[in-house]
Amino acid sequence: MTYSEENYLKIIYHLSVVSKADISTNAIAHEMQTKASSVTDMLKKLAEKELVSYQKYQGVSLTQKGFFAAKMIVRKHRLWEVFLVEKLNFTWDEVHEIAEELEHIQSDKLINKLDEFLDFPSKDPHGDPIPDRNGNLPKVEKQLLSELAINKTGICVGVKDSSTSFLQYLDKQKIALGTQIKVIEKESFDNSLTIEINGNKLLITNKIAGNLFVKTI
Amino acid sequence: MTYSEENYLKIIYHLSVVSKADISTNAIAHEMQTKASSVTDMLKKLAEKELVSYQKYQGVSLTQKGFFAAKMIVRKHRLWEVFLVEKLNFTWDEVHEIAEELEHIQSDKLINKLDEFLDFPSKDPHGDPIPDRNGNLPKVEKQLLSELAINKTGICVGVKDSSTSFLQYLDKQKIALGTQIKVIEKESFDNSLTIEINGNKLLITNKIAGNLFVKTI
DNA sequence: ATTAATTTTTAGACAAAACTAAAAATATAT
DNA sequence: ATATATTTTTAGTTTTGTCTAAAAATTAAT
Ligand SMILES: [Mn+2]
Ligand SMILES: [Mn+2]
Ligand SMILES: [Mn+2]
Ligand SMILES: [Mn+2]
Repeated sequence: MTYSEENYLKIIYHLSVVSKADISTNAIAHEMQTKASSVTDMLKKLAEKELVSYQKYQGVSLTQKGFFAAKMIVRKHRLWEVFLVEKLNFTWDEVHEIAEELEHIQSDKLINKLDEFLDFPSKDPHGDPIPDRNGNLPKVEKQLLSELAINKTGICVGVKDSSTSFLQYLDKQKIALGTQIKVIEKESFDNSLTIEINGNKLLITNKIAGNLFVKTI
Repeated sequence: MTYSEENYLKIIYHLSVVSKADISTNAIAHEMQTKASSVTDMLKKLAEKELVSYQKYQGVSLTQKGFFAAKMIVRKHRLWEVFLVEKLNFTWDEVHEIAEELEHIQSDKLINKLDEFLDFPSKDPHGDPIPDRNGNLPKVEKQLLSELAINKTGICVGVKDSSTSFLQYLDKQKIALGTQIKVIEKESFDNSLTIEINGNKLLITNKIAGNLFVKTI
């Protein structure tokens, strides 16, 4: 598989995790930051290789084969992210771009030895689950902070958006994986929340709360 | 720079280390396992980018810029090889292929952090010197075992050929970096040698001796 | 000094992956 | 139900890196 095919496959996978229905050409084009016509070309190729099932105008879904291949790419991406943070002391906002390259390194032996070297981690630095060598994903129970009721407390377990800017915002506000967050107040006009972290109150927008995953305790 | 450009540059570098004179199109084609016409195309592109100086029919040499770029690729290749052997417990015959891919990962920060993580190694698992971040190469003093005089003893410090088959031959004969080798006899008819390792005598061909680097003590 | 052999370059073609512009299909709105 | 808007596909280019076949330059041999 080429780098490009792998990138498409991974994006179709990520879109599938959320959407349930078949994935549209435009949705893929948007994620790939490319043109719809380029996507159509690639979908034909992936269908030819039986990695996706595709019918003109009807969108695509991953085949069993494509689903497994996609999970192996995600596995590589997330294991490399763990390596970069745990062993090389990168911060969580620096690793995504580098992992985008490293995820394409071929050797299965390499990734399995890396997994062992890292002590078989179950989550990456952003709280996302790491598929094991057979493609099994640990089930992570979580909900968006924006959906947490008033007076409930959650532990931060992941981020939906892992862009540098969002992660750096969280750093600035001293929010990290494991941080306890209590919802104090919700402003119905703009859906902003007042939360409490380590005894300090903080106002956050709905956009922020909609990108933070928490687990209730 | 593309992967392909980097591969060409690295090969021109390796050929330059041995040959002194300008590098021929055919020599590059042979190393790249490609056609001379493809090499010509690429040389034009590298010349355009001022990475090599090239004149039709006269071969190429690296510019200062190309020389530095090549050394950075070699640096990455060798550091990744050290990582694979030291941290992931690969054997020295397994790492070259994987490093061929890893050497193209872009981030400077990554490679410098990797260097630090590995404790700034000066040699890779095959005894080859690792350029530092400024491109300085530790000078390794060494000679071929085939050039060692009778009754002299040398310590194995490197291999000229780092193919899997040669490295596995050395494993089988219990020859590793650091092994002491004494030349007992040279057969003038076929240039084969009788050597002594850990008290055991061993007959090796001239081809073997011509691919093993030793340092006299 | 010619001729022959070898090396290198050019010319033209091809596959992969992208693009633009236009056509076709589907979805939405009146 | 028809018109409009949106999405998706096709058709035709472009760029990168490769190839084959043929021409040109260089080197070696008589
Ligand atoms: Mn990532
Ligand atoms: Mn991640
Ligand atoms: Mn190597
Ligand atoms: Mn090496």
